[in-house]
Amino acid sequence: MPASGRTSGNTESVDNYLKAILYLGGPEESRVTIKSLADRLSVAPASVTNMLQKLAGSTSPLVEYERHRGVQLSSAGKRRALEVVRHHRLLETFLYKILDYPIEEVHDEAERLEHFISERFEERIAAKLGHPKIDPHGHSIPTMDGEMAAQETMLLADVVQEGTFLIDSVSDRDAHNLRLIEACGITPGARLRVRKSESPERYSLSIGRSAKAFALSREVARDVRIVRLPED
Amino acid sequence: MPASGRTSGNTESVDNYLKAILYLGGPEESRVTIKSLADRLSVAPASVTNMLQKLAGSTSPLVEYERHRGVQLSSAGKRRALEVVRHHRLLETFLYKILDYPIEEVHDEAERLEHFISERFEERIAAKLGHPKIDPHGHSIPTMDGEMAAQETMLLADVVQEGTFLIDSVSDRDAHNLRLIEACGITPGARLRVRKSESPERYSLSIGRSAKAFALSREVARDVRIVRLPED
DNA sequence: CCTACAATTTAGGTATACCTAAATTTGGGA
DNA sequence: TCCCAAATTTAGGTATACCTAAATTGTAGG
Repeated sequence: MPASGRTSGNTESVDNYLKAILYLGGPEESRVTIKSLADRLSVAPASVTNMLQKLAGSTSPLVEYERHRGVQLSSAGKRRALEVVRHHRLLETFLYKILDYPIEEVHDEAERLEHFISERFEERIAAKLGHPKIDPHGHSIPTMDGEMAAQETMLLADVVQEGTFLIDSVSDRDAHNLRLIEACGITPGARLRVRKSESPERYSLSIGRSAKAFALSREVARDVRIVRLPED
Repeated sequence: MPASGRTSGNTESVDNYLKAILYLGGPEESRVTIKSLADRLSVAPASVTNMLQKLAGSTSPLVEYERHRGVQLSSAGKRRALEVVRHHRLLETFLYKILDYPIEEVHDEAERLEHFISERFEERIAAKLGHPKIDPHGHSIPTMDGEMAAQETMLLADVVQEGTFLIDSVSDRDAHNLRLIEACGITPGARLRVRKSESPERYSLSIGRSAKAFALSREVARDVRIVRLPED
């Protein structure tokens, strides 16, 4: 009867573990340590062990787990994790485009609602938005059947040479940083020239044709992903 | 930091108790028995007692409760209950009008999401909808400051005399009944003539100018609220 | 008035998802 | 190779929100 957004047995907490394993495993889907999960989820390592034992020990387990050797998502776990990510990114796009949210507020709202929306809700907002492929931060939205486009990108913070870059995406994890980033005009799809680094902690850069230079702290520059463009 | 939809200490479960007390207390806000709450919430009476003791025993309690004498909402409890009802009805309106949900599906989705949307979400969908006063079922939407228009209505099931009525609202609690009701063209604002009752269990009626007659079971007729119109 | 039954409360138990503190295991460097 | 420190696991405890079964209360009818 309850056409809930959650698949049977998936609580909000389980969803968050799955998302964290997906993220920390990276594109190579490597094994994830208990400690890294504990850090990311702001939870004690012992709690992580407990949860993973539970998740691995059920019929059709969501994770593959061996003592002292870390975890990986099972295919069922990966499917659910990608579904939640799809919910999150569709919600962000929806809040931004349809409900005119300020960009830095979409993440927290989406983070809460992603666990509770139904398949129908997901389908309807996707349709309303014209089945978008990327969210307002530039992150790609997994398809309904769990495919997610991966792109080769680098952190702005890791740039060592001057050059021109395409802004791929910005992190939504810190609303404060995001506000700074957007205030500079750094937004996915924009072009950006990096000038000489004045110090290891600061970057000078200019957006589009405007010659304005901005300084970003290294911490903020870690929240921007870019792709190098060939020089004209 | 978490700009959650829930006020401090209000879990989903607490919200549901408050809504149930608001509903069962009726417009007179009379005391509600443990048993009626247990029935409405599909929970054991002992669980209700426990919860009410907790709710009554906190600083700035959400309910007023005395052993063996039932419960009432405190003013803080009433405020939160009305906020949740406002969320519910705005969400229903939004799902129906903006996301084109089938009418019988809006209730379950709204019931889940009402606990989790933020003030901002509430405000944005209200604005998008032009600050509606009633939801798609004909129920009035409480204002931001907790006022709710009450109307004198009766159940279609309680009609004993033939006559013409204005359809005030339909219950959203049973999706199956709602489907039947909407299929007959019974929708808030429509006019309806009740013909003679053929049996205690059935009603013949016609909608608008069309002379079509429908039979509704008593159970379904209990889900329709009407107002008697003066005869022409 | 007093008893029977319905309503309510108490007592004790379950599952989830956290926690801390105290073992234990593991792997890398001297 | 051995040993230490970091990572992990075990053990035991918290809070929420349910449950059942058994005791108690209260009231309405005879």
